[in-house]
Amino acid sequence: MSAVPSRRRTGRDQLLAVALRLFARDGIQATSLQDIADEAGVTKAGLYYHYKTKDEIVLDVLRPLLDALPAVTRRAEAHRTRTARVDEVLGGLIEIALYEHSGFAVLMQDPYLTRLLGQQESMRQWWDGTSTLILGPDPDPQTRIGLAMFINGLAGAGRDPAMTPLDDRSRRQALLECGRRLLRCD
Amino acid sequence: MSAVPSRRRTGRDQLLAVALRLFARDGIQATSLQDIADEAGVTKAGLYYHYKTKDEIVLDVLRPLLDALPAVTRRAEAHRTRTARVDEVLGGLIEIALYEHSGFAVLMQDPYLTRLLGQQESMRQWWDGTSTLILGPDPDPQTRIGLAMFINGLAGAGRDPAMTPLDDRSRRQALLECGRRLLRCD
DNA sequence: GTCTATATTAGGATAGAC
DNA sequence: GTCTATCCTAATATAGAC
Repeated sequence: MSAVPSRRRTGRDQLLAVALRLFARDGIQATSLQDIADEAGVTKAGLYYHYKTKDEIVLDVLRPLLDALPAVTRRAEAHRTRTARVDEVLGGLIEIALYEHSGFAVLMQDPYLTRLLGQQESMRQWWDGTSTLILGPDPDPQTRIGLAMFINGLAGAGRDPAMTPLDDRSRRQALLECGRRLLRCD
Repeated sequence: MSAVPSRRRTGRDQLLAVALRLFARDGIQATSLQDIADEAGVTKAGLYYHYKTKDEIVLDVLRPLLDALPAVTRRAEAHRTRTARVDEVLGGLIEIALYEHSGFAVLMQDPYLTRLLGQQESMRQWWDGTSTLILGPDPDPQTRIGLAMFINGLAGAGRDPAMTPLDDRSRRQALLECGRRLLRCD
């Protein structure tokens, strides 16, 4: 294991943080390499030392998210009861939506990314598997739609003004309650 | 009242239909005037006879939506009981999400539009008023977040595969049920 | 690892013919 | 009302110096 001295925000790490902020604020397509370079205090050419293309930056920015989602599902698969699996998935998704909410919103909603990932179908497959895991093989439409509303609403609800007065624990609790109501697990 | 002979898809109407489809599929920013012109079978310059700028096209595409949302709120204001107002708002939003779901998704989620409208704050004001109308002046956080999840989830749920097997009436019913659960009106 | 300078392409927008 | 031709700008990307 190599040493990680002082965890300085340098090189790629800093670029990724800047890029994510701009992607979340303006959308990926509207964020130019110039914008990222300016904000990071380097030149456009400087970016190309680290990344060959813009898409490479985009995918690297969202790498933590793209890894975290399947991890949630794997943890849920370990449970034996449906209730436990549902709680694991809802809790895991909420955790991600709250703590990486910029990335989660980009991942769920940005049209640029939808196209980029759509080519590899990985997201859709993950979601199919996860849905089946918590809904069962032949779910009733109402519950399926409730789940769709939850996952789609999570990104938006996570950054809603209604969240501001709440502390972390209350936020998790409120979102979990939404999920349970939609899935009729209350 | 002028005659509307044969309702031909011509001129602006056809351009708007094409533009909306591309905006919904690829995002506004990723849709160039060239793309719209190609798909509509005209040249880029042809677009400029009808519209001076791209933003003008964008706003005209979404005009029906931007008019429909305040109309829902006005109808809801006419009711005296909270329950009736909630049903009017939920029903109205669902109607829009189902029958203009491309436009609704663009309106709710496209970063380009968020910026364009953000400058005039009109959407935020409409939503503030509508929230207050159905939640009351001092709502509890859980219900506020439930409403946020509903409005944000509606766009995504409206085009989810889970909708496919259902007819129109069942779709409306399922989405209404989601809203009622989130707002605890069941 | 970051810079200056530049190639190349695409996008928004305009002028003026038909 | 639509076309051809063109302008200008900005965006992705590369070459090569420091």
